[in-house]
Amino acid sequence: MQAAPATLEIEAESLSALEVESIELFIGFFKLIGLQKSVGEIYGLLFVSSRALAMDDIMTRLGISLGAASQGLKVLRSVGAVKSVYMPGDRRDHYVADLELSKFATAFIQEELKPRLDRALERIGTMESLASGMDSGDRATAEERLERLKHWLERGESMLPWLLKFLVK
Amino acid sequence: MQAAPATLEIEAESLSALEVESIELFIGFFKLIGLQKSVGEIYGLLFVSSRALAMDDIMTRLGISLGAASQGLKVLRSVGAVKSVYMPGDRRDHYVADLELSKFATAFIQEELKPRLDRALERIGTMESLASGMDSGDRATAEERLERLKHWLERGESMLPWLLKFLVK
DNA sequence: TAGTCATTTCATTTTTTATTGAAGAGCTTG
DNA sequence: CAAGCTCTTCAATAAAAAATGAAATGACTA
Repeated sequence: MQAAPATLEIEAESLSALEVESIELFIGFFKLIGLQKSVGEIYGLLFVSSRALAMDDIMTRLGISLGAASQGLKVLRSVGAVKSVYMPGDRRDHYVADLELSKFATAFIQEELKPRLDRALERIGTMESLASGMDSGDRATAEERLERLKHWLERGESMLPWLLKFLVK
Repeated sequence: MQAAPATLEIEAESLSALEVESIELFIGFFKLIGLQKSVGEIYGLLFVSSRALAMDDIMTRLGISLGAASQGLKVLRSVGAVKSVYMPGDRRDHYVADLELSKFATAFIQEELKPRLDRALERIGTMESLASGMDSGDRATAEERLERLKHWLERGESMLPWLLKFLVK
């Protein structure tokens, strides 16, 4: 008994092998930096498209909902990964992939990594005062470890500008 | 009408303010590299503990289940973030935090980032052959973009050894 | 300005991921 | 070698995250 083709497969038939590879590649990368599947799908599709696509093209080709397409494009616009281009005689927005790939890494570093390092360093300040009220054995342990953690975080933080420069160049 | 204290709060009372800060700090970092909350909790607790803790200490203090504690410790052992120490007269394993913080970053780079870059570069090979069978307009677009992506990924890959050295030193 | 079309928003549903705890395997000890 | 601990595993459950689509919004046009 052969199962009827799943919806997913039907949809996928309208995608070329190249598009499927591209979509899978970007889903993987985007997940890594904390972005969801549908965002990766959209970018993957646009990346190998030589034409600008409207939102309903994207919905149809990928088989995703209106809401997912709208929100995915919102995220991609917000990190500068897509831009909309004007198409004469068509009311709809049309999107193309921005090929400046370093933008993703940059956005991740500045919006995820940097704030988290800053927050952690703040927290260490708090922890240092908490530790100073403990009795000597525990205090010594805590202070030594906090010092170590702080040192390591500062080192990480100091690397970020270099990393950004390397990626953008 | 005052609500009765939630279980979480009861548990949390057995944690010092320092422990809470440490736990929150590490939950945040571990999430960033794709590890789950309970893993961060356990490491955070051990990080500020001057004594080695047994698994049931960990369960009790954090208010997590047997399974979560066992699995969390398994992950932490696998990345070398904790080690067990021998406690005379006690059958149970006792754990201490490994303070070599660079291990986390190293594990992330080698187990998440590097394989994903390798996989992506492989995929680009596939995509290049797929593109070569297209007609000229689309082919030119695809080839140019693939070249660009490849270049960027190779650049990223070339940075990893340097990054590792910087973090470990 | 009424009607149509494109897009956004968000309450609901679905899917995915993490947690729980009972069952059981492996040690240790009396 | 039986009874008791400690720890692991995994099927079931709970929690979190993402996707859906109907309704609201805004924008153009006839």
